[in-house]
Amino acid sequence: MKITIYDVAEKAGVSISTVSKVLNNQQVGKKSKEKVLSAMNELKYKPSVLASALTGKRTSTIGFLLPDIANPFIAEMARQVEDRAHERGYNLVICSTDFRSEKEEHYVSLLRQKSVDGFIFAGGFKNRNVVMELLKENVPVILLAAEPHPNLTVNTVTVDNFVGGYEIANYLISQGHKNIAVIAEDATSSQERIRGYKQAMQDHSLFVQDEHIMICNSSVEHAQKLTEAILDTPNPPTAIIGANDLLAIGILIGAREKNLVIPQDLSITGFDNTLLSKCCDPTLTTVDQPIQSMCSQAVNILLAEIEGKHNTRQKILVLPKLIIRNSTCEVY
Amino acid sequence: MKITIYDVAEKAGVSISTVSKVLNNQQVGKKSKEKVLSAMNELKYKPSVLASALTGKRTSTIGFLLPDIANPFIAEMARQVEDRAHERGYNLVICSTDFRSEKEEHYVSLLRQKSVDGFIFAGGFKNRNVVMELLKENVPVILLAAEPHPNLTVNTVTVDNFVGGYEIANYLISQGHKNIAVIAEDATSSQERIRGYKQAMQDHSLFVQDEHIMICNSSVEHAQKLTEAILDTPNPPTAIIGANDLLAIGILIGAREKNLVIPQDLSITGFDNTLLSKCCDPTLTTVDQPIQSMCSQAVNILLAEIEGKHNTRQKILVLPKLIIRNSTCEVY
DNA sequence: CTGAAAGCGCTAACAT
DNA sequence: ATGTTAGCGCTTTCAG
Repeated sequence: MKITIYDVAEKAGVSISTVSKVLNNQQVGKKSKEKVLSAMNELKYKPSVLASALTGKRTSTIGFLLPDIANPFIAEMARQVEDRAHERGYNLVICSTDFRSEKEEHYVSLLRQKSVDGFIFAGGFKNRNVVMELLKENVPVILLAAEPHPNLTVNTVTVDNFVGGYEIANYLISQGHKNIAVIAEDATSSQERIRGYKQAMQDHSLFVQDEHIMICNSSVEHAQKLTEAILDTPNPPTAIIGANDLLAIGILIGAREKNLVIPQDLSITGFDNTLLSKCCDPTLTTVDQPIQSMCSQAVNILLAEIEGKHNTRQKILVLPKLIIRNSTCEVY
Repeated sequence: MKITIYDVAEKAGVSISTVSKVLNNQQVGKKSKEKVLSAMNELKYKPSVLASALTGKRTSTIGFLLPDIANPFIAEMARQVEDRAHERGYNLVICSTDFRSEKEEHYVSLLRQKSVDGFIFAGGFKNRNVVMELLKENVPVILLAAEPHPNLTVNTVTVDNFVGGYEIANYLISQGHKNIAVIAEDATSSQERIRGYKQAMQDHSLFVQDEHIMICNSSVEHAQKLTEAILDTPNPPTAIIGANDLLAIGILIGAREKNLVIPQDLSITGFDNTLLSKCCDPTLTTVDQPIQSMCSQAVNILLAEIEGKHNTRQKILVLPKLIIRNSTCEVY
């Protein structure tokens, strides 16, 4: 029932290899080409990607590994990447890994069996070994908004998280805050953000209390819990930095639970400039990542490698932008 | 390079068909099986899904069409569906269609060339023809949180949008509102929600003004614009129903722009009970869709059809739940 | 410029 | 229980 290249060939009165040639637009006589084309139309022929991939062609699908597609920042990236990839004829198969090593490994293995053409790791990952393995076997890979582990020579597009962390802390300090806490995920990009924060504190001779750097899973609830806990401390911070907008929302809710008025009683900042940061009240001071440009560059680099043009690996670091909104103010 | 079934066969000292048999665990002698298994391990053999699919097996990947993966409600569903599918060994390739007929058609055609095993249309779609076509050719399909067009006999799992619309309007009416507007997308599920709203109005002998039912694209900005416009009207509503949380956020922002205090000056409701509705301030009165149960049922039904068990089509209608929060109050 | 034929990695009769 | 062989639908030498 499925109609194949043979049907087209027969109808057009040529051989299958001629059909194949027009499919891949190689040299074919004008007449033959026309006959083939119209046969294809009449039969509504659609070539099988499976068969063509089996002979060494691409599948035109790429594996998109991310911590959690339900995370708004990730989802926004997914949309951008999807659109850019689709413009070039590629589809995305998404896999949420929850930062779990086994999941990453499992998904990569599965997708390789399905012969995806390459991988994008977006928003962070845990298992550097799977990446190294991929690299070793020359499978195209790129990290997007995910900090490359230092000794991993892999294509990367990321915002400068260190600068982002620095700027947001610096801003808070300029507003008179001296006692600033951080709530962050256990992810490499958060680590960079924290490093930036520490640097800023140090540059202003401020003391960083270790208990004020809290590691949190990715849930709003956990951030809220941690916030309530630290607010009950004898010497609570006057500002809390959330390592992403989602966590900042958790902080917001926690603070509200403690009857604090934001930002008067507590300044709160996020990171990523997601929809969330614009919708909550007060709107969040946060750090913008230029998602569009990052995603389009990532897709370009990956596809260039897949399509065999060019091949020099690169790390692209884009600059973040501080977005000041209403969740922060001068300390009283 | 790539190691195949031949390599395994050779190493194990058996024929490829024996290897194939253990792969698909069919009857194989205990000894042979062991030899094959250990050969596979040593060689780190991974069967090619392409090749196996080419001979008529499944690809174990399913097409997931949705309006926009960046939409929080959709993204939450995507996560659930992904997890349920993955438990059964399936992957998802996502395609954002923006409710565009051509995109739906194009993606479906592309994915069929890639031999996906079935399709999920989540959160709405436009082009009923592509669905009908799929149905006609016996491709497994299911609609998830997408209203089936009346004469489309397709598997469906959806919340009862009519009831949802009715309940939220009814609640508003019980709070004394008589002048209630609606901002909705041009999607079938919104139409059902609107129908519910109209029914509630009618049941209370309230007049529905046509200008108070506004069609909006899916953006926060557009909802905001429409809100500001209607608020400038001579006889503005005392409550506005957003057909989903995203639109409700737009309404919220628009109202705030007009210096209204929510909910005292204007009650606002959403739909979907997304993260957004819990994070904004005031928190949104909305309607909960039992996403988890919907998604797991949808996956079950689709995979049952794919795997050829059973085959009776069904429409599952789950009940929505009104969630009363702080964006609504009695009319003054 | 066009066609015949081998082969991609695997499955499924059919033999043995 | 195991092996042989003919495809699945397409690409790609290699002849003609």
